[in-house]
Amino acid sequence: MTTSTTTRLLDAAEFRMRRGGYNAVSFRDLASDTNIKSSSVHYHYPRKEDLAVALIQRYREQFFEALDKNTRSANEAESKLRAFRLLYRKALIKDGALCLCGLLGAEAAGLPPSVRDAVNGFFAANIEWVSEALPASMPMAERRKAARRLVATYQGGMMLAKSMDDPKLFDAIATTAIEQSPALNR
Amino acid sequence: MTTSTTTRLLDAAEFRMRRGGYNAVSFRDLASDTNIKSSSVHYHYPRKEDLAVALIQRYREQFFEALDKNTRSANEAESKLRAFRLLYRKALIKDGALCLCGLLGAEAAGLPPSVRDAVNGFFAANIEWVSEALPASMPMAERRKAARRLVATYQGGMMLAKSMDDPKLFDAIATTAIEQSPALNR
DNA sequence: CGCAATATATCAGGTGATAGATAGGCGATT
DNA sequence: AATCGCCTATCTATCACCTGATATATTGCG
Repeated sequence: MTTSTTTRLLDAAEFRMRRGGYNAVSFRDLASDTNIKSSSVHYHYPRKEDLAVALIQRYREQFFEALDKNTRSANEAESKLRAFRLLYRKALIKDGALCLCGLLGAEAAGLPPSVRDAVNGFFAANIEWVSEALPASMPMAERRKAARRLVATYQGGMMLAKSMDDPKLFDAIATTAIEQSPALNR
Repeated sequence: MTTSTTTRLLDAAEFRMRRGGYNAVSFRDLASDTNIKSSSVHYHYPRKEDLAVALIQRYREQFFEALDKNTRSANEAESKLRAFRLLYRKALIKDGALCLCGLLGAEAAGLPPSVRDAVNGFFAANIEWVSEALPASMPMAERRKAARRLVATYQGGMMLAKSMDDPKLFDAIATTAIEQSPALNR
């Protein structure tokens, strides 16, 4: 089976952007990655921000598809949160790169508004998901607060682990974080 | 009093780099910021990575000078950690930008090794400082773990708050984080 | 003088983006 | 069945501009 050009373009863009950020991706790089010419890349994504927005959209969809799949049979908050942590872990360890939105979020001030919005949509959905996963016995305000803190810790943990080139650092940080989520210490 | 050219260069570079990252700073931008020519910038910092390393060094020194100053009369772990949190907060709120090393750490994979090393030195010093600030009654291994998690949470919290354009988000995340530092719940 | 700091001028290469040509497939018309 | 027009996807060629970096000249001060 052959992979569509847009898929190969997004694959190449994701690989590069999750390592170097928005400016580390050029139309010429993507063209040579996919064996077409840079003008053909513009045919599929006229402007660079179009490409970035499409990439973030796909990233978000794939993230939540995997998350839903891995929590289909999960009832307890603890197993849902574990699936969430393992998905972040996989992004770091298996892909060997940061979360796309973690990197773009750091660069947010210099990004086109449409890209920034897409990144923030990912974060909002993350926080929303974790809030829902926390036990209903916990007040909603408290759940949102814990959710925000969890996402912040995981994003910061990925950044630290990748920057310091020590994947175990993420586990040390993230595993502790989940144990200390107030809802789970009943 | 006049400010030295290198100081003005580092000021301009810090402003730009803390918003857009490494690639968002160009010699020509810095030249026009400081009313000199780009070749004169090269006189002070021959290569871009020289400039970045010097900038990170200064950032680190100023950070720990301020930290020492603000904890000179602090004995309790709680007040030391509060000073640490408030310094991160100031970097975000007053400067209106991310931590220089938080941004560069995210871009680490695409940076020159010397710059990456300088960034990691900042993180290592951060973790070390927090480890020392935590109560001696706590085992060192546990202190290091809590310190890593705290730094990760603050870095991630800054990124989330700045990206989502909601400074209060950092307070919500960071205040909760410090309250949950295991050592302080005695 | 001699040195530190600036300037002029230029280089090779990369950047996002656009205009216009070409090829091939596919359905509709003849 | 053959042809035509259209559409998708690619190509070639080029634009103006920005990038880090260098060689060389000039300035001004102690």
